[in-house]
Amino acid sequence: MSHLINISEAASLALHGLAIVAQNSPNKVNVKYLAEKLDASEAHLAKIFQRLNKSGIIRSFRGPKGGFVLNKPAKEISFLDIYEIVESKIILNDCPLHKTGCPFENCIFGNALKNISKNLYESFKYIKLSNFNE
Amino acid sequence: MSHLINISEAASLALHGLAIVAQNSPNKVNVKYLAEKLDASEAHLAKIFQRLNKSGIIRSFRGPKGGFVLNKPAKEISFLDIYEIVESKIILNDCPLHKTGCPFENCIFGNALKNISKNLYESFKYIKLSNFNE
DNA sequence: CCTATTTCGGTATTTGAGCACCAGAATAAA
DNA sequence: TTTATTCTGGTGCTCAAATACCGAAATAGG
Repeated sequence: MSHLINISEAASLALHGLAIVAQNSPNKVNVKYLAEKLDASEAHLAKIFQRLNKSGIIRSFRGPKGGFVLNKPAKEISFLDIYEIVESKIILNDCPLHKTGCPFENCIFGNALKNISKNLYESFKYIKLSNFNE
Repeated sequence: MSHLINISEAASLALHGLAIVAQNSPNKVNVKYLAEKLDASEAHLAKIFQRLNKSGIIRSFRGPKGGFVLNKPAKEISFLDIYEIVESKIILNDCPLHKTGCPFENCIFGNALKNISKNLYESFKYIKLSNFNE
């Protein structure tokens, strides 16, 4: 039982959480609220938002009435940006045996995987936080 | 550090291993030979080929001069077939929060993920064992 | 038969991601 | 200045997937 595309729950929570932050702009949104809305663990969300904060995509405020706000317009934040922050670095797929040494001169994968994952990469660029309306 | 597309080393070894089997047809190919060619663990390859055998895609022969042969033409074996055997079942990606409950009526993902992974699925169908030439 | 070879299949181990916990630091409000 | 609230960041746990191990079963060849 496997998904074709690698999207961790963390990446998904980051995206949805940020969508909520965008929605509530310019008010701050705190982890507790996000956890309720997303039916997720506070601890886990807190960790994810720490990373997002460090990346500069959001700003954080401690203390009572604290929380998070976007640090740039929602139109300028893509799923690719978020994905890259949460999953550290994106690698376009190639023949998975290339490191250990694919035995074939003309690998059966050809450029198929590279092309496909390049498409995927471009698609992720087009999903923006501002796509969301409710 | 994350790959966009989920391809385990097992799936990759299965594909490359089968390509070697196809190449040597109609002779049998054993695990030891495959392990050398692919610079991989015998134990791991053995397990993978057990699964492939059970699925009917190959036939196995025990004992001296034993090994594996394809059980159908290379043209009729796609990467999708192999992937599904090794990874058990493919799930097309959708909003990863749909199970626990995406909070948005119009999910930010829309049908994007579903469409993208459907494309991926179709692409995997077109990579056949017979694509390989050397 | 007997032996060497090879797959079979159950089980054990490893590893890494996902997730949780908790004490500490910052800050708003009274 | 005190208290309650909220993020911070280090560490520790958990669990499933990936991988390894090993004795058993099959069989080809002599």
